[in-house]
Amino acid sequence: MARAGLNAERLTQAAADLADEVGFENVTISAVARRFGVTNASLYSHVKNLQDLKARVAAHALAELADRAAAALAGRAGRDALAAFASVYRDFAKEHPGLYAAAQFRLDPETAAAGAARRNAELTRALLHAYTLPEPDETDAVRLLGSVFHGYVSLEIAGAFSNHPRDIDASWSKALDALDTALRNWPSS
Amino acid sequence: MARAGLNAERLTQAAADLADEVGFENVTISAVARRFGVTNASLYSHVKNLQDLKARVAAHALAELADRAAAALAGRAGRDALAAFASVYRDFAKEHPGLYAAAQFRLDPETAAAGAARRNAELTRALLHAYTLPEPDETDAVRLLGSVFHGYVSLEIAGAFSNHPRDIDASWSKALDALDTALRNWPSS
DNA sequence: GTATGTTTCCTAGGAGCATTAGGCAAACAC
DNA sequence: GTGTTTGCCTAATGCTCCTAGGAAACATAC
Repeated sequence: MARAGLNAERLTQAAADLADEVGFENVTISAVARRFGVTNASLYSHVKNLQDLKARVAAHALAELADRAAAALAGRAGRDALAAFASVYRDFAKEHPGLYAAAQFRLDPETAAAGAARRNAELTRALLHAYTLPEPDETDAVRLLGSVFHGYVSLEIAGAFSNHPRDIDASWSKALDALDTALRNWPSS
Repeated sequence: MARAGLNAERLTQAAADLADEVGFENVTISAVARRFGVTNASLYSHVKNLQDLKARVAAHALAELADRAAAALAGRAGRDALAAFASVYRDFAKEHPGLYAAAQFRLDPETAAAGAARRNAELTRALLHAYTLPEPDETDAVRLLGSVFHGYVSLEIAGAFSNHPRDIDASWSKALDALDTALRNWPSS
């Protein structure tokens, strides 16, 4: 019988595609195996288990997100950089809803600290340099920005904004203006 | 054989307790049946299926959240009301992590619009009246506040803030100050 | 108090999921 | 061409949800 040519990367890629099609929570060993025309058991030569496969998808998503964010930030500062950075998150979530959900997958703390999650936090810090906040205020601002981006996108995807006619893009733009205002008039301790 | 005295409310309550103990995603028909010492099949006389049971837990969580928010808002305004409202969300999430996760459960649009999800949005509107924003800015602010509260709490629970020594409560307080600043200096269209 | 009807819970069974153990054959190294 | 490694298989276990149909407990009518 000809071999299917499986390996961890191909499985991760297939799982990532599947996540965007049917949702990250519906990524299963069975579904991925089906996609390659092999039995479930075959996957266990390449990934440890379902948890491991999902963690690989999560890492992939975080890396992609950080790459895009880094590219978007190049040559921009202030409100301009804020808008570009924010767009990366929101556009990524709309383009790849399954991968975005994967990025929220709980990784073990060391992995998260070492990997792309840290890169994302550092990019947010870089974005904030134009506002010249002293520590610990910069850290507070990093957390605020992360909260707004993640919160807005999550609620939008969950349909929480759909019961009102107000344009969602317009609210988003306004939220960025408000954030810019808050950062420029940052309350002192 | 003596009957166990099951009904939809008792099942929902047990499922809610279970959610806080093992996580909302681990709420299963089997686990709830086990808790009552009955077989899985017995539950189907009272709830349609697992989806239905989880939706009931979600509705319960949203109602509880709205009740607490309404109580917290009574007799307060401005930054004071903002802090009280925000505390309700964050404290609820810490006290009942499973229920908080349940509140994010995707309900069908009509149910969400009619029920407690709408009440929560209206309470946010009430909170904002002290800042006297014209429409559509008030709607934009409602969305921004919801994003910050939900985003911050989600990221905190996910451990996203744990790789830095900065006190998480202090950052939270600062975020509320920043929000208050943004609302008082709301960017005009 | 007995008969009738309804509700509650049961047994039994099908189908999908993750995972492990052990086997055979294809691909590779020499 | 032989031997070893690796990739994929069959088979099995145990968990999940859910349905069909039956029996026991309860409620009501007479």
